[in-house]
Amino acid sequence: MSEETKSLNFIEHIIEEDLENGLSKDKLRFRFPPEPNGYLHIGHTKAIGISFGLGEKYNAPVNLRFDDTNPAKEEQEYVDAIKRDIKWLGYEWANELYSSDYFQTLYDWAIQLIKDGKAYVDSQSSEAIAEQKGTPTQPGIEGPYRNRSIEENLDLFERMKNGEFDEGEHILRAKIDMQHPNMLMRDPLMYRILKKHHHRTGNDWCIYPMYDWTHGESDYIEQISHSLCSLEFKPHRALYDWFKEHVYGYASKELPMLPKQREFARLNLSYTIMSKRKLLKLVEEGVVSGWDDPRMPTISGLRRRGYTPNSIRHFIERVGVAKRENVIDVSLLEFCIREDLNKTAPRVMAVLDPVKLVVTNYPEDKEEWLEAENNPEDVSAGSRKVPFSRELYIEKADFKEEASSKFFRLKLGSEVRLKNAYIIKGERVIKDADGNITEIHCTYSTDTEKKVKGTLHWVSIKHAIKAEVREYDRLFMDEAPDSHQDKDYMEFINPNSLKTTEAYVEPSLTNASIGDRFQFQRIGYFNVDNDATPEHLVFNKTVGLRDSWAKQKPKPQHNQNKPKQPQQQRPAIEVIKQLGKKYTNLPEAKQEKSKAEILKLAENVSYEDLQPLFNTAAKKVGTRIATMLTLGVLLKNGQERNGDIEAFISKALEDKNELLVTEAKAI
RNA sequence: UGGCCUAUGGUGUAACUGGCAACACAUUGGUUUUUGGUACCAAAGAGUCUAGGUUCGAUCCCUAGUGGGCCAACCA
Repeated sequence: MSEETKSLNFIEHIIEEDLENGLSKDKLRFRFPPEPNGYLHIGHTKAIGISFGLGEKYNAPVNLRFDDTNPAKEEQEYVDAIKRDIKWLGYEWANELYSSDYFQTLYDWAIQLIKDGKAYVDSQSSEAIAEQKGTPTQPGIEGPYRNRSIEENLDLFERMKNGEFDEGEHILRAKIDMQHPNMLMRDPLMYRILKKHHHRTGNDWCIYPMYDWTHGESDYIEQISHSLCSLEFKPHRALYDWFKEHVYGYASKELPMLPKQREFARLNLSYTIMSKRKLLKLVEEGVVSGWDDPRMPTISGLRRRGYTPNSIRHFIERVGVAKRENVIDVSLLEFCIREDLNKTAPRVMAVLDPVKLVVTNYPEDKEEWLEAENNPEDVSAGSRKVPFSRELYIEKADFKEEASSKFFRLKLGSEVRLKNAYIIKGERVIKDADGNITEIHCTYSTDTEKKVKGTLHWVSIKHAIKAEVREYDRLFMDEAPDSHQDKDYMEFINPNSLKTTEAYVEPSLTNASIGDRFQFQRIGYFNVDNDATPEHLVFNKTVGLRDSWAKQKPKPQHNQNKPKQPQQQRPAIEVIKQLGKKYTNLPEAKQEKSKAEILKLAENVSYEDLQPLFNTAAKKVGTRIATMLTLGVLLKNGQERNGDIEAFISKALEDKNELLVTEAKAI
């Protein structure tokens, strides 16, 4: 047992506490309950990671349950895709289950609820029902059918089930409290009539249970101990518990465990969106090529992009679990995939943006096959041979006729190493009529022991194979594209998120097959795309290498148009208080800055805002100074002196703190 | 008649339930290097939204305020 007690997240704390309070460890059971109405994305991975992770940690079963209660939206295709994605992530579920498996049980329990006077058939239009529900700030009112007799309810409900009514004619509602402050408790719907074909139950049913009536009861039937979901379901918990407790009365013997719902904050990733609906729009409008487009945050997209299951699982671990809204920086995801691929991806050489390099002192008909290490991080990966000849390609960006000493690459008159080969010296360039460089001439030396600053990758023109390379940039140019109330996320689409180039890669790649991952040395990690054929290789750029050289160059990229706009609009007085609190701890220069800021903010402060601060505790000098400064501005702007003000000032004048005294005197 | 959740460096998560705020990413230096990668070392960056209270002591407990989020689908 390791003494390294990793700190627990709040859910693990809850479980540990339950265990201490007598819950038997073998009663632990979790579930992941997707609705099969779309593809899984990186956001779901968090939920998957939490529940399946807990299963692994406590050696407890985790069910995969498809929440398939809305036949209008759900399809077998999605079921298959979801299973494939979860498997790919490397998780194993204990049971594959469907909410639709419980339709009969749910129906029987609903009848019991009706018999207990806890549910009734409502026959109004959905508009009328919505109307009566009230609003968050206004209580609802009871509808005319609320007190139907049990017999009538039973009869109607059975006829609903038998298909005697059309969609919308009747619904079944729980009878709770139309005045409840939580709107979900205002007689929520339990069943609606839906004459649709269900992907599993076919036409067996024409009434379908709603989420709230299904979900908790499914948890209960499966004897889930901890039902974990995202924060937006928090308000549902009261209802979850209400249903659960009633049903418990009907089945407590066979089903003794009452599940607990707990909620965590969902994952948000910068520069992307997580909503299934919005992702669907990207697919439908052709912004991307499909759900598995490598730019999509879907699991299938990430897989195609070259992400490994491991990297995604590590990412989820690092993201943590809590209850506050969060936006995770994509750089963390990128770190995770680099970390993984660095250890596992074979290195190869590929030139994406070529310029011809002629080694003038190398014989024209000569070729050599040089030894190249496959992975410096993994000696067991061995080595391969790469062909060298007189005419090569190197990257355009790796040559400049002249450059400062900070440029470690090839320039005229100085030396550089060709990876796995010789040291060369730039001699002269050949240009076309427009002044573009068409050839670089150099000479080589066989002394490879020499110390040179730079090392370049290259390919032999004669031996290189052509390949299509797809480079991706973020899909959106805004950090949080769907969080603007005034702008649609579609406005932030990056028009240059895909760049396709024709590249030259070393011949060892001839046999690369779909899904293989490589590091193109000095460039990044790439994998072979599904579109590749033996004749036509296609690579996706998974992620670039870290590039501390690129950072040195001025890069008019995304960072520029980042005016820190979401700067919170806190009231001036709040900001002043915060500045004040820290004031006395600051060095003088910062204090001046802080003071100037307070004085500026003070213009927007009213006397009513400021007055309560006169009572600030004596020991909170900083706040009193800030108050004093603000008061000064107010007085200057015509605020009349009164008893409170005078008292505050004279108390300050007697203070031990010189700063405070100074400011008080200034008034 | 509104209810509920939430607030810790740029980002995210911790702080063993009250004892000088830590870890990761990002940032900036440096060392090593046949990848301007990796690895390693170092630095900077929050005094925990505000006010009041309890306490010898508060990120943690209490009260109030402020900011942010969720809730009014016959969706899940």
